[in-house]
Amino acid sequence: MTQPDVQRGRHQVPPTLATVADEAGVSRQTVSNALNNPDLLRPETLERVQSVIERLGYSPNRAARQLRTRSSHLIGLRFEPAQEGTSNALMDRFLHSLVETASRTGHHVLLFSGDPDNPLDGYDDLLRSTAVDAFVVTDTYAGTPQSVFLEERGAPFVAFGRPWDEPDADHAWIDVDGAHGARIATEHLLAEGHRRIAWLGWERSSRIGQDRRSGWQSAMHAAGEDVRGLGVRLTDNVDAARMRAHELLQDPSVTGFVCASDTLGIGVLHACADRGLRPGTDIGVVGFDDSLAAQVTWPGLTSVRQPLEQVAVELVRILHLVLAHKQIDTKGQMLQPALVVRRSSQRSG
Amino acid sequence: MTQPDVQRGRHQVPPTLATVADEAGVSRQTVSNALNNPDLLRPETLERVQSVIERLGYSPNRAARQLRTRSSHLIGLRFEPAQEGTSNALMDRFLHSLVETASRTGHHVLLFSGDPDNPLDGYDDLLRSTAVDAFVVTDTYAGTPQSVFLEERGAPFVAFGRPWDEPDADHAWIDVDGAHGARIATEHLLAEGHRRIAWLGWERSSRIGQDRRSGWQSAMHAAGEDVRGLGVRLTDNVDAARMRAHELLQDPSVTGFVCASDTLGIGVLHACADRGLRPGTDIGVVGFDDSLAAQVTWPGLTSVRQPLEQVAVELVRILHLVLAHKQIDTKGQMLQPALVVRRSSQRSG
DNA sequence: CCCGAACTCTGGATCGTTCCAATCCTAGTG
DNA sequence: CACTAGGATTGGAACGATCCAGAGTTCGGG
Repeated sequence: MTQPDVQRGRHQVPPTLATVADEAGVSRQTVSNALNNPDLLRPETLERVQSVIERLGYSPNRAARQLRTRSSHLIGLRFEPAQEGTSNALMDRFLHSLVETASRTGHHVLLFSGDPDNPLDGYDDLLRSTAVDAFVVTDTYAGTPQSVFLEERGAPFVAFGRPWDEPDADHAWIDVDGAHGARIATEHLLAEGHRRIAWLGWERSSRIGQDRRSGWQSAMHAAGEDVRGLGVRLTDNVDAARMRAHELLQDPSVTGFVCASDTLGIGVLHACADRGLRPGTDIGVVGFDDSLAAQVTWPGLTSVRQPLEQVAVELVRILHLVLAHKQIDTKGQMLQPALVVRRSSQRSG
Repeated sequence: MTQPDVQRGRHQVPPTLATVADEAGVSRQTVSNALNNPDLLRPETLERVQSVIERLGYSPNRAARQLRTRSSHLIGLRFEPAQEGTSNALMDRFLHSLVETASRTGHHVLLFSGDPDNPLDGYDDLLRSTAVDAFVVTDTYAGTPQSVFLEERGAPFVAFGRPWDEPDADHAWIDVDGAHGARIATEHLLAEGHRRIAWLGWERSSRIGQDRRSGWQSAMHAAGEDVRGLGVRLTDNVDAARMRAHELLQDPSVTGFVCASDTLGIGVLHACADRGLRPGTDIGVVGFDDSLAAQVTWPGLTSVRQPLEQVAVELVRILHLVLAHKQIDTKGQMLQPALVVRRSSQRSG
């Protein structure tokens, strides 16, 4: 590994294809082939060209390549602000996996922002200026106007999140099975001996919230438990959860809580502390998303963890199929979350 | 606001400058001027061209523009994985501010990744392929090989983080005054009546950790307090912090803790809980970075919050100066963090 | 009425790459 | 030995924008 023989200093001109061609005594096209179709060259020629490329430290100019091939190798992602006080660890972990995975095939992630009141803002511009090859659409929590828009425009994209309201949507998507997550959480508490297990979730308008809630409900039904009065809807806020947990805990038969978020789960832990109840031993609590907060809160909050790394890998895989106009094996794909068990739900701590 | 008159459907060809020129009955150059130097056109012509642009839904092809002007309007950022269990909320908040700020001047953020063992990985490639206009370098916690490398290459960049080990570095940087943060945290606890205030920080090799520690130290000295035996170095881990807090709390005169991170602060809260000490009332605790965990942990962890929005704004401002080869007003710029007071440090709760 | 300056607008060249069609070379065949 | 098939290589054109130099138009002043 020797350093490329580039000139040090300000404003150096990077070598071009023509430079390399001259230096190697071949035509521009041959250099291009050395990079894109190496098997077209005679082995000796290939090696000669490659050594010049190495020596000059040549990388093809992305703009020129993009102009000619109409492919930027960029994946657009609209980056929404994580609300303060909600678990943003999710996006962080997902984003890194995406960047990492995409880079393995020479793609980069382009972040853009848009007017929070207009979920379509930003997409159109990038599309018309052919700045990105494709989009990853992530914030499908409240309907999916972006997906509808992009589908209509014929733009390549994959959604992280199922098309809740458009059962006949025709685009590719990946999602995590929130109902399954809540189900295994509930089953875990049942296995720990809890019977009357409450649900703390979001308002009815949240599709993700409804999905998760259904998992709790089905697990309870399967166990022959009545859920009446046990399912509660509130905003994603520690103190709200704490209050509601207090109300529920007035009934001493209630000993388990499955929550739609870690924030809510932590609220329940606070209520336990207020009442001198020991989490794990007296009361079982499970949160959702496995945020930093779940990991550091005393005594450790059991939580449902989304397989974001896997989501990223699948997204990129599907994206390549879409870009190659290949048949997609399955329009939608559901991945399963896993339970990370901590002391808030273990009787035998 | 009417919808642009574009054809709906798959694989539509976006209009080009030439299309617009034909349609408006002017030359390509005139259309180009309408976009980039509108004041060169006669008002009527300008309006005519603009209406055609509007009607066709034209946006200049980024690749072509980038090729000609040698400017991609992309800012490169190497996106490091947040270690699991450490406060990654920081990056999330910062990144969003950066994307938002950059977009105001038509710039986008390009994320890339690289071999974790090689801090330079990824930069060179983007530089040689002229894929980005400039870089934002963020992870300057352990020396700044990237800055040295980029400076040597004459690449435009701004660092978030001061050049710890190179006092004569010549690049622009923005940083947050960690010493000041620790100082106001310590002063706050002193004002609450605490005298013997401990420091929980990282190992000596962490420059950021050392900087923050110095703020604690100077505030203590200014108050005439002896810090011997009160400054502790450990890894960024809840349980480690809890153990060390227990050791320190064996001395009943120790009633305050300033920590280099929220994770450590939460460890101290756990130790308090173990000993039946009431945070705020009996023991004052302050963390660092104002993560989600600080916000939701009982009883609310006072924390030092970095002005990341402001950091982003300044970074982008300086970046524009650098790109325009303008004189930079100040090589480095230090921003002040603020204390977010919660119940873990308030006696009058 | 002519001239030049200022204002508008135009057409060709160019950025660095890949596409395309043609040419050169080599070896195998009749 | 001519002829051809196929592999290896080449030069010109094109992608869609901006740069540059020059041409056409308008207008005021001598």
